[in-house]
Amino acid sequence: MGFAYKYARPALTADCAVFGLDDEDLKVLLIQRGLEPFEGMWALPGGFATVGESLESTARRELLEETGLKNVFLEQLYTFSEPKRDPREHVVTVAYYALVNLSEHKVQASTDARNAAWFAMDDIPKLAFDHEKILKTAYERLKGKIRYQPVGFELLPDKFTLRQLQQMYEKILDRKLDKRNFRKKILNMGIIEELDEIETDVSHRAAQLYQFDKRKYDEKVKEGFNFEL
Amino acid sequence: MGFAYKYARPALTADCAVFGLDDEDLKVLLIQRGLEPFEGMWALPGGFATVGESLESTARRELLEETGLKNVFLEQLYTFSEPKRDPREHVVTVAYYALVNLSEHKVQASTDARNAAWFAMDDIPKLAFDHEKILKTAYERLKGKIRYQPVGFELLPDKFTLRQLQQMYEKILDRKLDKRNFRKKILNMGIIEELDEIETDVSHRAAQLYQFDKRKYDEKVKEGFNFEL
DNA sequence: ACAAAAGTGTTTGTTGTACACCCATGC
DNA sequence: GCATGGGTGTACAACAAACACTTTTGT
Repeated sequence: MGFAYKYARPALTADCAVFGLDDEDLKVLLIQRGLEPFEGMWALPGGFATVGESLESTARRELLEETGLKNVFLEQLYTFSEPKRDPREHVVTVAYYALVNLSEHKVQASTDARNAAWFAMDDIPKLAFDHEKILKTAYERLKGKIRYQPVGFELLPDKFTLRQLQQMYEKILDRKLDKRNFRKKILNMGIIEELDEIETDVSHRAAQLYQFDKRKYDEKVKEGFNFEL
Repeated sequence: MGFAYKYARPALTADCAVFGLDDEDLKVLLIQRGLEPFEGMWALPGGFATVGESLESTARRELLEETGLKNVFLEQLYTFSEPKRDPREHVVTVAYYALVNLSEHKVQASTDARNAAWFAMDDIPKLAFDHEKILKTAYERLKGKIRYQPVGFELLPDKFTLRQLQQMYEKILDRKLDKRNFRKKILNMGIIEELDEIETDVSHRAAQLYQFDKRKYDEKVKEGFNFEL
C-alpha cells in the first residue's frame, strides 16, 4: 500500500500553541513525544494532515486526540516551511494558536498514552523541532491580538470580575495597567454586561461578575466600533 | 519515475497577490492560465512547492517565472486548505501578498509564454480556484497593515511627494484624509526625510520630494515608537 | 491672468494618563 | 480590628479633527 506522485511533495502537518490562564500565569499546553525524532522531548501538540481534511480540522483533531481539548478558540498563526525544520524530511507545518479557559479545562495530563501538561510561559522546557520559534510567534501574535480584538475573554471563565480581566491583560502584555483607567475604558465600550451575581469563595469583599456580550460587540462593530485597549 | 509515500499527501502550492499603485488606482497583477483547470481564466500567480525549498522561495520563484518580478516586498498572508478548493485533488496553498512600485515595474505583460496584466481592484475579472477569496483576504490585510506598519512606501517610488503618499493611503483605505492633519502627523513621526529635490514635469508648482528613512524608523521602534496612521 | 496644486496654524473636542482614598467583607 | 481587594473622580496633557487662504509655478 502507498501513494505515488509524479513530483516529490513536502509532508504537511498542523501544530498548535494552546494558551491557558490560571491565577498565576499564562500557560502553554505541551505534549511529551512518544516517538522519534525528539522522543521524550516536549513539543506542541499537532500531527500530519490527512487528504480531504482542512488544516484547521487537522489541528482540532490532533488537539482532541493528544490533549482531550475540544471546542476551543482556534486561529491560524503562520505556516513554517523551512526545509530543515524537521530532520527526517521536508515537513511544512501550518501553525495555529488556541485560547482556552484553564479553570474549565483543568490540567489534562496524559490522554492517548501521551503526556500532556501545562507549562508557565516563563518556564518552558527545550522544545522539539522549531517549536520554540512557533511558540514565540504565537505569543507575539497573542500579545498583539488581545489589544485589538476581544479574544482575551476566551482565556477567562464565562463570568469574570474586572480584576480577572485586568490581570489577564497584565499577564499577557507583561505590564501593569491602571485600575481606574482600565475599568473606565472597558466599561465605556459597552460590550461587557454586568451580571446580578458576585464572586464567591473569596476572603475579602466579593467583586461584581461580568460577561462578554458578543451580540452587543458585533452590533457595535457594524457601526464602526473598534475594540482597542 | 515518481515518488511514493506511505500516506496520501495534499499537494502544496504558493500563490501571490501582487499589489501595485499607479496614478489612478490600486492594481493587482494577474496571469492568464495556460493549462487546465480553468484554462484561459485569470488567476493569481503561483505554483507548486518543491521539496527542499521554503514556500516563500516558491512564491518568489513563481513570481519571477510568471511575471518577471523580483526583489519585491513579500509577506505571508494565510494558508488555504479547504479540500475542494482545487477540483483536481486536495491542494493546500500558502498565500502571500506582495507590494511593488508600479512606476518602476511597468505593466509587464506576458513572460514565460503566459499573459500577465495589471487589473484595477474595482475591475477584477472572475478568477480561477478560490482566488477571489484569497485576493479579498489580501486586500483586507493590506488595508489593516498600512495603518500600523510603514509598508505603504513599498508601493511608491523611492522618492515621493506628500501628495503621493496621502493619495496612496486614500486609495487603499478608500476614504479622504485631511491634507494638513496628514502632513502634520506624518512629518512629526520623523521617519521620512526631506530631500533637496523637487518634483519635475508637472504643470503646476512642483512639490518637495521625500524619502522613507528606514534607519530612523528602526531606531524609533527600538525606543518604543509605534507607527500608526 | 488663470489653473493647479503646494504649503501652512489655530481652535476645539476627545481621549489618555496620573494619581489616592474610603468601603465592604471574611477571618 | 485587620488584611485584602473593591470600587470610585478629577485635573492635566496629548492627540485628533475640523477648517481656508496665500503662494508658487507652468501654460
